[in-house]
Amino acid sequence: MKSAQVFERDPGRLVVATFNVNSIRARLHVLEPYLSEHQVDILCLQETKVRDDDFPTAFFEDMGYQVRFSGQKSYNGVAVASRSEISDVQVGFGDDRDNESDRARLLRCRVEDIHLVNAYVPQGRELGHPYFAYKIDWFSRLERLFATAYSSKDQVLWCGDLNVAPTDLDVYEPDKHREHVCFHDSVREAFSRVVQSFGFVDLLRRFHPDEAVFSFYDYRQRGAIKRGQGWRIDHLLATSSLADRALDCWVDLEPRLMEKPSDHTVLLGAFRR
DNA sequence: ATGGTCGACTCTCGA
Repeated sequence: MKSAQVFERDPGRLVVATFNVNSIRARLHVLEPYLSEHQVDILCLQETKVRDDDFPTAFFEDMGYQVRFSGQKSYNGVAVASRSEISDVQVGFGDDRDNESDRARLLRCRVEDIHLVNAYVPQGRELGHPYFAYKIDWFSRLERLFATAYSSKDQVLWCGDLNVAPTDLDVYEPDKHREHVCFHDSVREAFSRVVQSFGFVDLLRRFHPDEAVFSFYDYRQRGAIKRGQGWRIDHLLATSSLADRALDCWVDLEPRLMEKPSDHTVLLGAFRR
């Protein structure tokens, strides 16, 4: 027998994970054992870096998941894999400005009673760069999307690589990163406006209010993990009615997940079903 | 130290 079910899956528990994979095809050998050994009911992926025609659909189906994806050649790309049915899939913002990048960075769908918004927010490159303006604008577009397409009373889960460390606790040596595109005041404010406008609860902080918990360690930086030189830029944000069902939220630092060239690890949230 | 190293894809871009 294959080691497909070496753990006890709790049907009363819904586990959602988000993972920036930096190429899905290069990370299947890591996901295969991970999904075999952990309860992950819904998996949100970013940076799949693959065109839809080449997406490894069969891998997820063989693992017992439905999967929906939206990618482009070389860059970006998002996907949602789920053990229960995925419906109402929408790609991009659905506004009149969607381009190829937007469609490969935002995938929304419904799974059970949860409205999932899986996002790979533009990194921004550097302050003053057009990509940075695009990033700031992305948060405005998200704010409008939540206001128009959802109700804050719904069970909405906004997750993904949001490329922002919200507070000083969310990056090592914060004073060294005030001008960083993932930490500058303007980005934190843009993010915070979305969070506050829709009443999102930061799930990691709900369970670990004062702890430095990082989801990203730059693999170009030698010894970043052992020196604790990380960032918390991957997030699970839930509306209050969904947050009320949350049982736990944690980052999995299993070394296998963190092996180069993976620089993000998996962030998970568990909810009552 | 202003570096470092990957992945996808043509060699440079983006992170």
